[in-house]
Amino acid sequence: MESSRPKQQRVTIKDIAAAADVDPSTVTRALQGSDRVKAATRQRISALATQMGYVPNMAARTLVTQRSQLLGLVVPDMTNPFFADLARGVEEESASQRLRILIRNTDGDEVAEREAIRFFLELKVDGMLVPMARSSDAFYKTLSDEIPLIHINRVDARHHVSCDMAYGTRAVVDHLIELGHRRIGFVTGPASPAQRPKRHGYEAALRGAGIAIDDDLVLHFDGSLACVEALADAVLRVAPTAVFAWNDVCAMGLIRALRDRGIAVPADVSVAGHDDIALAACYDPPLTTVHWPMYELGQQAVRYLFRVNAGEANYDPAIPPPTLVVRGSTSEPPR
Amino acid sequence: MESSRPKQQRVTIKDIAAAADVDPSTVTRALQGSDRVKAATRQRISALATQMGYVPNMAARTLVTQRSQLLGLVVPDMTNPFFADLARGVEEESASQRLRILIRNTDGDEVAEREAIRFFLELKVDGMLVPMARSSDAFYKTLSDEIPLIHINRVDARHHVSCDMAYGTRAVVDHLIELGHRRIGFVTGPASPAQRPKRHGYEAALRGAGIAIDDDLVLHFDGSLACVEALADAVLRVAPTAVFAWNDVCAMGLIRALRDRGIAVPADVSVAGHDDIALAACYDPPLTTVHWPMYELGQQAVRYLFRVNAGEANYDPAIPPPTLVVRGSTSEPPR
DNA sequence: ACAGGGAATACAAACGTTTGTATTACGCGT
DNA sequence: ACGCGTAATACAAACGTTTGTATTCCCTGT
Repeated sequence: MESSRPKQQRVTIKDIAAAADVDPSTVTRALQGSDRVKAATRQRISALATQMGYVPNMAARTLVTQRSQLLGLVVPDMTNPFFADLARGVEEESASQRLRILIRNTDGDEVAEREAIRFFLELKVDGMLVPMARSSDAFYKTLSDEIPLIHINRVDARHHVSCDMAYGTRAVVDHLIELGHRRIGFVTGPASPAQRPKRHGYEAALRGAGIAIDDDLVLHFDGSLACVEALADAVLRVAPTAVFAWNDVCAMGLIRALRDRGIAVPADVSVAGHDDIALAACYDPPLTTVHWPMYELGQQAVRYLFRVNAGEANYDPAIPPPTLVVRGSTSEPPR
Repeated sequence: MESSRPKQQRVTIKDIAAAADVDPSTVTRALQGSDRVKAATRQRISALATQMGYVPNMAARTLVTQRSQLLGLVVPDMTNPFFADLARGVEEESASQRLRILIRNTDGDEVAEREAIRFFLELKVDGMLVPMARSSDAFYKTLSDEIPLIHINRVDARHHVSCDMAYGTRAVVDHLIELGHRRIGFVTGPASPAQRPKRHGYEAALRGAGIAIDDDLVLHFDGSLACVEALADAVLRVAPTAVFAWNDVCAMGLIRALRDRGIAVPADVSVAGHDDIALAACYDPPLTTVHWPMYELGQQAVRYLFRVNAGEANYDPAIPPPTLVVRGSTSEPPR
């Protein structure tokens, strides 16, 4: 009668040492390829290790080396492909340094963000990457005394890697203005310090074209698709000829909700998105949006982290600016 | 001149012990609320702990307790909201057990899947959840001797939680048949043991309606959106009146690619998806798809894991079947 | 034959917790 | 005053690695 409970005891370095009739320290050195152990012994030991199914115990290693070989990445929204690109950049860049990354989702919640960070702290990660952080400056200020922490797109932080958000936003709004729009709605996302530059870009574009800023045209999106109904109603009420949505998902939802209300996009209202997720090109109409260099941001953030860990005080990575992608969801305003 | 390098040394239990003038063991017990330490001392110590900013060292704890309080979740595709639902179910169910979950992405790659599992093994997770596993039975057989491992939707595995995939697939194809379709295409995804039941459901539905199975109608999707162009060409060539796509993202891409080729959905060809992601309802046309009880699957998988850990041999969780969601992307065939 | 010098390996301490056992201190009954 | 019981705390070992230092062994040159 076999128990369904797996056995607890795993093979340790000591077991290998016993089997090879050497000291545990020799086993470690052999396994890490140190030339302090004879080539023959090294081979014998690694053969034994794989044969016995040895799996190193990270807990023990972390405890003694004081390094976990782990990198923590705090992601606001896992489902957003936007962050998947970031993660890929991070992953590929850190793979070369034999680092493994840990991803934690916050769903845009500040409490979850802090919990994620505490979790990483307990796990003794070697560094953390926090894109679009929600929490206060003060919180992060004390934190970065304790652990290398790189912000992504949070320009006021001590260490950060950012691309020029305002630039991307401005490019979209300029594009809309160029098409002839004057009443341009702006949909903000969940409150976060990261959204400020976005709004600045919007306002700068309007100012640049001599258009007065009308607070009624600033709408809100809470991050959930259910919210698009209210958003569509708001658009009906305020009647802009174009809307710059918080992100692509928001834009798609909004377009659908508008269509349900008999408003065609872009014929009646132009809608632009943000992020350029893969599906944006597949939508009907294909979304005009802003493409962000997320992969590069992830990559550079990891490089920055290494610089900080190496004791370099400053590192100013070159990040390409976001680019405007014009597709079918924007056109000249109806007259 | 301040160094930008954070200090390494963190406050440990010993520091607190020194500050409180007690033994380290008393500190641990105080912190875990043991009544072996006087209430007054307990308070004094926890006050000191928060004041000194104590963060427990998981590595040390894991080492001695032999439990990491970690749960590993291996996800084939992070960007698929389908798995986000799963993760949420897992997360909420395990939160009650003071367990934290670790999510690792494989991008549907078998090598990445094994690497993810090895990573979890090194981290000494208390259990693993593997939805739609790619790797061989043999691999998992040996693995489940070493660690509690629950499969999700892999019915041949030792421990698994699954919902009836064939049922969902069959429901869609039955729906198409009912609409009058006879030439129904089927798009398979990346090779995986998990896709077998899906195909069975497709074939069962055809057989049930007395329609011959035509292998030409079975198309392939490799998981990337770039692939939809080839897919659309294949559809043009084979000329089915309806297509059951691998998942919603695939369906959306296919619909767009068909539209580019002058084929209207559903007027010329009906397209059904799979997964019912949030955007499916926002697409134009809104997608007919299959909704899976992913949240429940996640929940039940965690419960199952606890049963296994408690030594129970068998647990047969009740999972609601997938449900057909009829929207606008399917209609009667053109005549 | 013997010192000297590497090469190869063994020894031992340490990392920060947890936990079983031992010790101390104190109040109580007699 | 003395032992006893118990509440509170201290002691010490252990978890699996890593790493600086010590030891052994063998080879070489004289």
